[in-house]
Amino acid sequence: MPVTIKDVARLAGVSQSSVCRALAHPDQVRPETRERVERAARDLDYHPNRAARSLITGRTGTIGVILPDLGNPFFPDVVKSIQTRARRAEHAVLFSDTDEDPTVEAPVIAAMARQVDGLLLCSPRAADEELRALAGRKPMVVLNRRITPFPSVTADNADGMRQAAAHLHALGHRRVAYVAGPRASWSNRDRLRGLRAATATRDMTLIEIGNVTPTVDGGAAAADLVAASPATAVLAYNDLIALGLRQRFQARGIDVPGRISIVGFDDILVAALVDLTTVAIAREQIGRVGVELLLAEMSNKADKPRKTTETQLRVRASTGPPPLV
Amino acid sequence: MPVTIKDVARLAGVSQSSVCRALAHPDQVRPETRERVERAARDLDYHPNRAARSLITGRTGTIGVILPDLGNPFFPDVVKSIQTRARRAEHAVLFSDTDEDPTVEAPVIAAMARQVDGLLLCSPRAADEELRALAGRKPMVVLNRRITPFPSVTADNADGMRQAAAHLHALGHRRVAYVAGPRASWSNRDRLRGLRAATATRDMTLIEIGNVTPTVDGGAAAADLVAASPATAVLAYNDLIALGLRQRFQARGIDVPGRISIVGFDDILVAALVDLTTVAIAREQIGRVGVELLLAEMSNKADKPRKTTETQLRVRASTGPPPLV
DNA sequence: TTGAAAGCGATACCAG
DNA sequence: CTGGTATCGCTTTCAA
Repeated sequence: MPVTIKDVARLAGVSQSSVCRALAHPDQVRPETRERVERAARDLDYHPNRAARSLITGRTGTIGVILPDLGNPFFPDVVKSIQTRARRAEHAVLFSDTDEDPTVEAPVIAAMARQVDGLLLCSPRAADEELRALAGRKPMVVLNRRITPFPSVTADNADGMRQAAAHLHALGHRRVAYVAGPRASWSNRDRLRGLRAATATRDMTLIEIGNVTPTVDGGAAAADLVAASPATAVLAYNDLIALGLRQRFQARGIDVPGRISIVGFDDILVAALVDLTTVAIAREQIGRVGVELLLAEMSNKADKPRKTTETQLRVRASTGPPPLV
Repeated sequence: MPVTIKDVARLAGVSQSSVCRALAHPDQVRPETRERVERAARDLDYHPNRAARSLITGRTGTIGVILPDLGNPFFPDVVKSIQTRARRAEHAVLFSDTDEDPTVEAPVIAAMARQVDGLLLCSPRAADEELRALAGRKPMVVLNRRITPFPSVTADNADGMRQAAAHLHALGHRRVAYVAGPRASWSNRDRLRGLRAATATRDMTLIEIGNVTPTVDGGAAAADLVAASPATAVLAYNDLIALGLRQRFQARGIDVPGRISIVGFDDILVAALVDLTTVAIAREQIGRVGVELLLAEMSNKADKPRKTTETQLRVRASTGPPPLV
């Protein structure tokens, strides 16, 4: 049987109330009392029962994270930084994966909302209305997507695409393809939008291919379409797709970057290993800032302006020989 | 204000007790009552308050996962399968990362133990005694390490190393190096033990190098030592180290696999992409089986034999040209 | 089969 | 500054 507040009270020779105060509001009790209580608590290795506390305070000390696929190397880094930041704020992290299935998202969010103080939605795939319908119950912050009325943390995708297009343009490319990721992905739409603008202002032709799943297989599946197009370079929604393209090109004996250049997005670990040109996203920053916005949401009861943060990107270019266009 | 059991009772025209029974033990109430309660609950969108329930039942419906580094691609797959299996059992998953720091493990475990029904320790780095001191409070299952008295799920590392050694032997290698991972890693010790046995019976010379961190940087740091040794092949504790070796060899112009062959361990996604020979581990299986053992631990109150499961491995060979030894 | 009532453990209000 | 006490929402005896 675990130690309860009563045990501490008895040992310290004070009332429950005083124990509670001494531990929660140390400045509201006489130093001597506080000392006695602290000693007793330490001696008994007392830890307040979280369920009992939650029952009355209505808070759990836990935040929830929901994301489409932990198997996508993009997400573990985000989750890791979320957990690190949350621990500093003395919050535990509940985690749930939706397997890229937009239909399970809302129920999963609703279920988790009942056992946390706040939610972090990473790249949610559900429809806008569905997510909005969930607003209000618990503080929520959305990562990698902008959707009112939620605070959000996103990457400046348009600028990333602008940099990527400029990079390819400088290398002489004038016809580029874009292999789109999940239709339900806001980032995908945002990147495409940015890329359209960037190519338009540079007199580059954009060939749009997809949508495919944001995986190596998805990329491999799109490779033949890309090869059959007049594009001399291809930008992928993310690195996994880029790697799939590369894999299939190699299998077909299509020279990369000789015949076609590839640019990925995210800068996951493996991108550097295989010397893939990619647009680097500050994943740790997204997670950390997300937690910070969420903590702010959770503390301020009064409605205050929803903050939205946008992180910066940069192209990390391959170190290999430039393509011969 | 959320809906409580009282609201349901009022609407259904029965007592709290009956609501509780109708929902928890449907067979203990008259069908008609049950129907009425269920309707009322549905109409009001009633969901029992978890804190209140926990307070009395002592259970939280949550399991905890603790691991050294989510940034190591090995772990996300394990966590994902844990979460998937846990959801089927209607359990939420709390997650915590220890950053490969053995000293924070025990406190983190102790803290998490207070808010979950059971714990899954993935590749814990803490000392045996430290972990044993934590036994008993809550059901715990250890993954990737064997340590009494905990049930555990491990991979058959010795057999994996036997296969790898046989593979290299068949290719003509007689002097092989092993780049060791974290000293605190049980898997590292187990693999080394297996490799020693496998090389000894084959008249192969084993050169032991390390320990290094299980990362690309760790591998890169060990590469020069390997190159300076008489080894014609090198086995790494894991794929990240193997990739670091490969990267550094390439930078130095050392031909792989011409001058030296590399074999990794884990078969993370990127291994296939860069055509690395590696020993494949069934990560999803480890996570899934781990949850199943834990659920068993959590349900059986009586002490029963601790189960230990060992998963099988297989070499996934590179598809490239064989090395010229 | 059902209802009344006693807690589970901590918090917070209200007197003293 | 301290102690008594109601309360949070649910589960579970115990009678009826």
